[in-house]
Amino acid sequence: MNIKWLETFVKAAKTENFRQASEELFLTQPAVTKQIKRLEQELDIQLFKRSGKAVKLTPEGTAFLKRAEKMTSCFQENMADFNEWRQGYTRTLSIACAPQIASSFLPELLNRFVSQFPYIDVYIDVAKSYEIGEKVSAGTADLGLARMPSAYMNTTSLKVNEEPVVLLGPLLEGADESFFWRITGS
Amino acid sequence: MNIKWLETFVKAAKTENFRQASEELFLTQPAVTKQIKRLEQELDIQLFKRSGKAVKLTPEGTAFLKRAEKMTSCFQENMADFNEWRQGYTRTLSIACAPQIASSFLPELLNRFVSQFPYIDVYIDVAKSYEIGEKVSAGTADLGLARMPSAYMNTTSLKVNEEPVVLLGPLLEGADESFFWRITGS
DNA sequence: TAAAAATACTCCATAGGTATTTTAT
DNA sequence: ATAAAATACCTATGGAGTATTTTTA
Repeated sequence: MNIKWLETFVKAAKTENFRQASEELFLTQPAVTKQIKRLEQELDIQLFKRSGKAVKLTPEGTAFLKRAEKMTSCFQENMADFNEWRQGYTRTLSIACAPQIASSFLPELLNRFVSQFPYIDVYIDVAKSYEIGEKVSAGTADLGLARMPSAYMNTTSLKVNEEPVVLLGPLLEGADESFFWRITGS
Repeated sequence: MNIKWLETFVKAAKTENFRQASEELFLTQPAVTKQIKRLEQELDIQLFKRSGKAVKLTPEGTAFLKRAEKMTSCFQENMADFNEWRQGYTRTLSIACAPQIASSFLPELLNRFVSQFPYIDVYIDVAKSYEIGEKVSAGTADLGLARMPSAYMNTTSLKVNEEPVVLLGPLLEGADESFFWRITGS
């Protein structure tokens, strides 16, 4: 049983005119005739009374029309509902990201994100640090990743990572953290 | 869009096993595979995640399952409802009829009836006059046609016709109704 | 005679099957 | 090695089209 048969039947039943129905359904008249026939043989019932030129709903056809309308509208509603859900679901997330972060912290973050939300497309916009806050503020980016909080009032900043900074120097015996404090003088 | 695709999808989604679904649907496994594929391409969405041997609903598939269940059950309910209506609608009417009536009054009555109710099958049971009331009383016949009211308490009698009775005699000049009254003496 | 439905036919897509291959357990 | 899904291939049917015929208002 094909949904299209039911839709064709509903249209044909309401107009009681196959040619007109065919036009409204963007089909040819023989196509409508055949769909109705198939429906009739699948239901093993006569839906229309044919008298050569004219076509008229039988009592069974009238009774079936009620149900067919319910079925088609149920189908259409659920499909529309699903498509709506789908639009909200598969969306994209755009992240404005400073170059340093894009090449250090971001890859691992992205990795975790896509494995947790595999159906969200992520777009990365590598931008200059001072543009990040601007883009988020303007809505050009959904999120930003920078090394400093945003100055824009309509944005929120949150510390998500802290990176170690290491001192590199020549090989010295006995060098430890206290040595660092001594040489930096703080 | 075919209803069967949806029914197949629902079954496959619930089992997450195409082979098992195919058995429960009295189909082969490749048939299930193809129906799902058709559905996927018509929806332009991936309903199952295939990993060689196993098959698993995607989040979209899960979301669609809810709607597909509504659609299939809506369809099945309406079809069942229609079939129920149909059984009650196309029923038979049995008439127990006395022989004289069957050959005089009945044909014209029947003619009018079938043109007004073309979807009711009428069965005629030609019976002896004294059996008519009995049959209606017993429920063997829905209606009876006889020349006299029924004596049964659980039946109702109604005069539906009156037939003229004509006097036949040799050709006489000036014979009219007054002549009838004179010769019968009443 | 005009208008609508039905029919004949052709073409390609589809639905289902069987047999086989691929893949992950 | 097994079991499940996918694929290849084949056949019959379906569905849509164009062209034509039938029918009745």
